[in-house]
Amino acid sequence: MTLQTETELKIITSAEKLFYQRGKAGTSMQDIADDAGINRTLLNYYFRSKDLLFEAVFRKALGNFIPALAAMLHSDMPFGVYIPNLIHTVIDTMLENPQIPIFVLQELSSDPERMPHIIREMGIDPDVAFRKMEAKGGTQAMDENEFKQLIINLLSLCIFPFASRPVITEILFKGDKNAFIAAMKQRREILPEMFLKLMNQK
Amino acid sequence: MTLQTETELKIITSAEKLFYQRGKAGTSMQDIADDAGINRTLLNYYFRSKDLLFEAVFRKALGNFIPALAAMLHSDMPFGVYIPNLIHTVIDTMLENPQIPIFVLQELSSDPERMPHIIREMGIDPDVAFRKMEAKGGTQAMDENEFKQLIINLLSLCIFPFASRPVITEILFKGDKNAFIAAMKQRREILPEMFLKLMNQK
DNA sequence: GTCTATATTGTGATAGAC
DNA sequence: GTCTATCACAATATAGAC
Repeated sequence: MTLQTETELKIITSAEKLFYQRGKAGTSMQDIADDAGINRTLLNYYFRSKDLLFEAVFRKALGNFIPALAAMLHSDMPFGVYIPNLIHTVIDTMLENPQIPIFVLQELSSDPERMPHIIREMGIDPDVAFRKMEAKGGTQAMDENEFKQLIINLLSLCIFPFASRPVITEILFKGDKNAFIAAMKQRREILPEMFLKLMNQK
Repeated sequence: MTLQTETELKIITSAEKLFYQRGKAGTSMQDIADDAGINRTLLNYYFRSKDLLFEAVFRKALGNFIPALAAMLHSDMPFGVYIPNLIHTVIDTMLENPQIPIFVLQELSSDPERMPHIIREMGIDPDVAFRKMEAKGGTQAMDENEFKQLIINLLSLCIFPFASRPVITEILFKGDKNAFIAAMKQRREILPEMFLKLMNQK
């Protein structure tokens, strides 16, 4: 990233806030300018087009959890260590920006062709990941299907609560947002052990 | 629902397809008319406004999984029976319409104020749910927090794989959509037992 | 770098002919 | 019920003054 002027920063901040909440199509350049308290044409001056501004926000959002995912898949650390670490990392990230999962998933759903490019750019290699897993033989021998279901379980348990935050907060916590956050912090501590048990029981 | 003419049905079908994929803001009335192969003004004739058309689609989508959720929370059946049943129901619903979770969650994120109304209309009562749970004492005694984390786990494990379908398909299955579906069908059979073990291990 | 003015296209919605 | 014509307005984007 290059150095950013103050105005540029204000734009990105407002753009993130609004794109995260309402998506690309649901946010106008005027909305962003108003939120940032600047003239609308400045957005074009700094980012040339809405597409490019969105791209900047989208990539920054991806950067928040694709690296963690890649790290998990390619890691050399033993299970018992890196899975708890990963869970903590992911949940901490989500606590800071709970809106990212829905945002990213919705935008990918609108434009599914992007996914292959993204994977390639982010440098994730599922084959490498599986070989690491085999090499370590974390628990008992584990076949490819089991491994994949396990990854799916891990991501689901960490990310979905945040993606479904509005529903969970309302149904389970009667709309109390702080109760939701408290539950997620508790979850951060409970999940690692729970997940390891899940792996070992087979 | 009242009787629907053929045109009305074509509209709803196209509207669902496009709203599910691109969201409300990302879909224009023209898009829907084109997809349905009819004149744009007919949408206004049948549904009066975009808001009302969207509302029809949104409520139908909600109707697909809120009842299952309510059934789980209020059920009198013993755990060992209704949890596997619920998992099968939810996953079967998701297999038919994998786009619904992101769609609903994104639209709720754009307009968070809707959630309380929806809960009320759908007649879900978390207190009743918890009392049922206590009464059955499914396994060991379980406090309120544990119960809530359990519900979160259940929903996460069933729904998130579909919400993150584009990512999962690409990373774990190299873009092979059939492999993804096969994995979800396998998941349908594996999850109940896995989940019950998870509950009992405490 | 920041503003005003303007060009161009798209959007939701309705009136009125058939 | 379906079409054409038309409305008012919002959107992105750029040219050009300061």
